[in-house]
Amino acid sequence: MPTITLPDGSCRHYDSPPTAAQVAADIGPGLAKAALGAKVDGKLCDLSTLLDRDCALALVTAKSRDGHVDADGLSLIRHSCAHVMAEAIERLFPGTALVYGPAVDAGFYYDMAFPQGRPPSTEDFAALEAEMAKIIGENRPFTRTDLPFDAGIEKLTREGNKFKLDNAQRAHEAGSTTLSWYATGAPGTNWDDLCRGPHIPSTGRIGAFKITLLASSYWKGDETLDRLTRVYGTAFATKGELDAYLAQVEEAKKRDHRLLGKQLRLFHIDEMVGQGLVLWTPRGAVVRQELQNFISDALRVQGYQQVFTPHIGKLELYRTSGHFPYYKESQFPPIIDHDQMAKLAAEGCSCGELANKLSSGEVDGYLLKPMNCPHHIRIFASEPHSYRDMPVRLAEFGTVYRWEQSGEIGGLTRVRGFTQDDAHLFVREDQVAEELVGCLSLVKLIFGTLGMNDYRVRVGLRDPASDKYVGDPANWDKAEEACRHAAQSLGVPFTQERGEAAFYGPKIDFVVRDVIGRSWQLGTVQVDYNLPVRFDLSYIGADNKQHRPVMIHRAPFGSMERFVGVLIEHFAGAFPLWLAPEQVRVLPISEKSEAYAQEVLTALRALGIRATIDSGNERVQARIRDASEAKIPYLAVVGPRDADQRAVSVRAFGTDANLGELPLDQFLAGVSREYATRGAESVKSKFSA
RNA sequence: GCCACCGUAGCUCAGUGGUAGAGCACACCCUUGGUAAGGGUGAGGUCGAGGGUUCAAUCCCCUUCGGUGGCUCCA
Repeated sequence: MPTITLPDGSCRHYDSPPTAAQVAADIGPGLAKAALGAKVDGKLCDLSTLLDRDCALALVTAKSRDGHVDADGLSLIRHSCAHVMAEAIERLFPGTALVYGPAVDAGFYYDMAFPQGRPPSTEDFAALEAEMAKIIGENRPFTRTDLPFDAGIEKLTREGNKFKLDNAQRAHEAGSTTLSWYATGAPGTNWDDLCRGPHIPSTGRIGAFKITLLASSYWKGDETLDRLTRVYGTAFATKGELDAYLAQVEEAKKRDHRLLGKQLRLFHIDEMVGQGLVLWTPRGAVVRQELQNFISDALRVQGYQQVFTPHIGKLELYRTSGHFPYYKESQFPPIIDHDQMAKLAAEGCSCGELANKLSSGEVDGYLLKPMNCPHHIRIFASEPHSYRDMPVRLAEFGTVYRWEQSGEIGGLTRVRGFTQDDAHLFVREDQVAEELVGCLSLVKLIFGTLGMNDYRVRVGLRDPASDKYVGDPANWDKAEEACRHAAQSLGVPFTQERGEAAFYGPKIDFVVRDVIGRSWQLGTVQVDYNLPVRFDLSYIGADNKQHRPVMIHRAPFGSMERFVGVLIEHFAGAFPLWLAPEQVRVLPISEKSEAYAQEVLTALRALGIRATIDSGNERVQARIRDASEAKIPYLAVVGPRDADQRAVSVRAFGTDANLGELPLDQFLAGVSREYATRGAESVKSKFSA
């Protein structure tokens, strides 16, 4: 006699166990029609699930009651669509071995192997989609069959798919005693797939879908195992939602920093210079410089000291820090001096021998620095420190080089040479908590000023199972606790992730997404009890004894390259005045106003405004269009009328028409003020008054 | 690093086994125009690089460099 409790708190009593679908039908025909699945005591399952005991039931539809897309409903549709796609592919590509096909954030994918023939190509998408449309048109029910484990294994062995067999074994190890299949249609007759489910009631409930891209993957994500073909697709409850999604993807592509970087001439990556090595062109350099000035101002307030260090250092430095042994393969190879090179050549030393000699320390060389900390540590160690001087905060826009895998490099977000807005704080143990908070406040200042609210905070902890971490576990525990505590004090939600720590200490990362949905770590704050030990750092305490400082590594932007890349996308290339490479463009109506326009230009430049003049041959409309495409914040249009009144006609980026005329003095003061306040006060406000 | 796709003018892209085209940008001329493209003329390419097949390769094949997407990695 199950009692079913619904989300509104009401209860329904049944004499015999109903299915979730029956309960839906009892509530109303509309719900029965709309239901895609059910949540029983919070667990997502099929609509056909028998409710044989008291439970809480929520019916899942494509749209939740507030009219928004329901994440569970969407995920059911997508996972089901993955099955439909797999069936279509198996039909058109016999011999396909299916592996794993889940729903993901933006849709779904199916991993598969093609041991006997060619895998599908993008040219097959249309045919596959047509096949899928057929299956959906037939509106076949998703039917679940459970087999005892042994019988299931027998079926899989017959089918000869080692991947599915492995999936089944792992399900068994995870505790399931049965294996389930979902057929699209009648079991035994129609196509089926080993699958845990759940699924939507029938294929016809997939409102709209599209195969989006072809990629590859590794079995179980392990590069030593089989290489699989991954077909991505997406699905929605309605065609309208699919179209809106596709339009949004197209729109997002226009914000891509690689595209905008080219269009707006912000940076250049030259194959002759090297993969992943960024050339900052004059316009991009302005953006970077403004950001550096911004953070430098904040650092002075917080008592940081600026230092400069070279781009290379001796290998021994990095042996001591641990960078060279632990991360050898992700650094540029060492540099050897002439004398050593000549000596090794005379000895007939092979490359393999050289690598060994470099590792062992028998031969020393130089390394392009992978991190700034060892240099800063040597600055700290270069003089004695009293507990009264602590904390010592050394800051540098330090450029580092890392050998990123070639397939990962792209744009500004993943590069081989980048500049961190780095600093290292040497603090007393009792100062750790307060200094961490200070570091986090810098990150908050940056994100706040730039209006970047869409970030997540991740506390990266060590993975106890891994051997890549150095140092005393007790210190790790202390450091991890300090990070958790600091993250809590930030007052925003954060996640704790094992295995995300740096090799020398735990960290707090700020992660944002780019326009194609990839996540990037920007700002980072890391606690480190280890490097002070490795470098035997000390300060003199009040007790006149030597004490070990704790280090905090922090880079609120992360890297200037990656940050600017993300920032370009954040603003869609339309930087606020203080960051804009070109802040004001003066636009004389005709040659008659040229003299006055020059006067305006001179006045702007005298105030330190990055202003230009466009006295080109084109008509005003064309030149306004050019300025608009260059995303210049303000356009000062001047004609005879303005000259007479010593005014300018102001047009702001993003507004459809001109704001109107403003006396030149007011415009100059307004632009100056907007620049100085980094946008807190704007020229536009002069018009609304 | 792995898999797939791509590489033609500064940019965006057509195109062909018989050594190339458009639009924008650029230069010059005409136009002096009040808020998102005025008109004309011209210049600009070893068709990413190297090798092979062929009477002939930008096109077909191989190698290599670079780009894009995904996987793996990311101190």
